[in-house]
Amino acid sequence: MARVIRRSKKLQSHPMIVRTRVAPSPTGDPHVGTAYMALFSLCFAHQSGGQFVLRIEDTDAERSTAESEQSILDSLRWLGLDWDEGPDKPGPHGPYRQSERLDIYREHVEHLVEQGHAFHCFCTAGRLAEMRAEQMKNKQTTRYDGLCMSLSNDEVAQKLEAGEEHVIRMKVPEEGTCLVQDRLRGEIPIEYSQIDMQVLQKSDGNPTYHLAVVVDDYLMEITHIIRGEEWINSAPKHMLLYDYFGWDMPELIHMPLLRNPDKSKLSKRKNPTSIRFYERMGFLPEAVLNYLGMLGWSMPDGEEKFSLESMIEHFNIERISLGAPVFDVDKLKWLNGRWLREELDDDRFADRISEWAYNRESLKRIIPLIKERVDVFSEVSDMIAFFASGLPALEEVDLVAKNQSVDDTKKILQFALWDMEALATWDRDQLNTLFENVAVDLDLKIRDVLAPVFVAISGKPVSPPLFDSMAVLGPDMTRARMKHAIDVLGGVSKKLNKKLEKEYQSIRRSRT
RNA sequence: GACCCUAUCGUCUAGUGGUCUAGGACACCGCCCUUUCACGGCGGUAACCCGGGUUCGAACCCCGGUAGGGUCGCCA
Repeated sequence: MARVIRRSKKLQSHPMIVRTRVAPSPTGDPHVGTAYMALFSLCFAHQSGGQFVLRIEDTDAERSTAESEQSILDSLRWLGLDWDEGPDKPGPHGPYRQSERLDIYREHVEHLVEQGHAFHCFCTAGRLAEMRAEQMKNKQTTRYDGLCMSLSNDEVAQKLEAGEEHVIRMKVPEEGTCLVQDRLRGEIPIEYSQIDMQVLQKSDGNPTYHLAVVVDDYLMEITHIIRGEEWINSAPKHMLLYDYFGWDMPELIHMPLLRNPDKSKLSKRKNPTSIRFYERMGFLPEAVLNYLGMLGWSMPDGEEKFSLESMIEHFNIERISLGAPVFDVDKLKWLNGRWLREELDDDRFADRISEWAYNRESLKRIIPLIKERVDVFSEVSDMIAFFASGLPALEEVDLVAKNQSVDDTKKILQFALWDMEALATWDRDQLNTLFENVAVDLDLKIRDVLAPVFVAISGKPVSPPLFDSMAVLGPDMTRARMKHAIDVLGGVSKKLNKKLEKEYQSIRRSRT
């Protein structure tokens, strides 16, 4: 073990080539925030001839999926953010998927335990919850109290022998101040008393993010960590680990966080966050990337329209502004319009719109749904328009049936939407089952459940077969339209959301 | 609540002590172009969070307040 660490340390002493990374967790839709970090990481590395690495952080075995990983890869590539090394692009520092590096983490954790920098902890979740509640009550920082640190070696050996469930935690100094160096913010002092004895290895033997990120960034020779502001508070943990291992700390660059129009951290409840949604809406990848580039950063000459290539050329990290920007879809639309008008002649426009949706392949998915409803071709356009549209123009009266209230309708749509978010396979049969379940859950006839959904999806009370249509539209656009319909009905307030969520959870529990 | 970050038009931003009666862009409003709409052109409304310092001089530096955000998980 010690040998592994020493050898790696030598590698670092070579002349410095800038290496940055983006490290998404494959637990959901590809997020624009991931693309944002990837963009800045790529620009910074490539400007100086360095390398940009993609690493998959799938240490959460519960939530990580192969589909999500693929979707993230596809979306970043769609945007034109390609990487020099990654799970599908072997390099000298692979593998680039953390689930394939578990032995490495185990060795490193073991090393920390041997050196006395980490310890086994046998505390139960219940005890920890109690402890936190108590600390909360006393207005203290919630933090592990160090109980298991006092266990003797024999006691630990005995418990391990007995197969007791345990985690491994890092030790943190009792007092003192950690000075976090941030390239954009300067020195940030954080008291060690504020820092928790972070779990490094979970009871399933997998490392936590904090351990894996440090080990991997080091072994992959990452020189600059560009990440969101949300990580500032955990920087001391990482610095401590670098210190325990005897490694040099990479430079930290914390970017501002993208925000919803209400200024909270960008979230799918309030704003479309999936890159695929923007793709499905017909935004050009160049424009989306350009837009992300103008959030928190500007060209030296003030030009707002610029390509990735040009951004790399003119990139200057000092030009990043620290106020967290609001993701403004209106401005993105305007920018996309400029790209469309200024960069695409008629030929290229035709090419791009065919690539997007107007092609034989998409048409062939739709034809089976409309053929028997059509007598002459001239009827086709109206019938299929909604497949290529964005969000339909809706009114409350269109959505709410006579025998139902606005809140009932909201509930139907919201429950279905939550089910959709949890849906593993997106096809007509699964969707069919989904709505049957919603009808049972809410004690309604399926036709009553479906009525507002027809309108939400197609903009009209009638449409080609609903579930097939949803299958063609895909999860991103379907969910966006459901969400849009809910918003047209006045949206779900925080309070209502809480109430509905409670009801939904209890129904879900009884369902399984 | 504790800790951390941030603070220029509604929004994205320029501005790094004097050239700022604060510039550009989106959105909004008006006018022009136009059979309509859009595009385009022209014009308009609109901001340095507050209070103290430092300085001959502060949007820019320092301190305090306020506000917003983030973090406090065997998620990342």
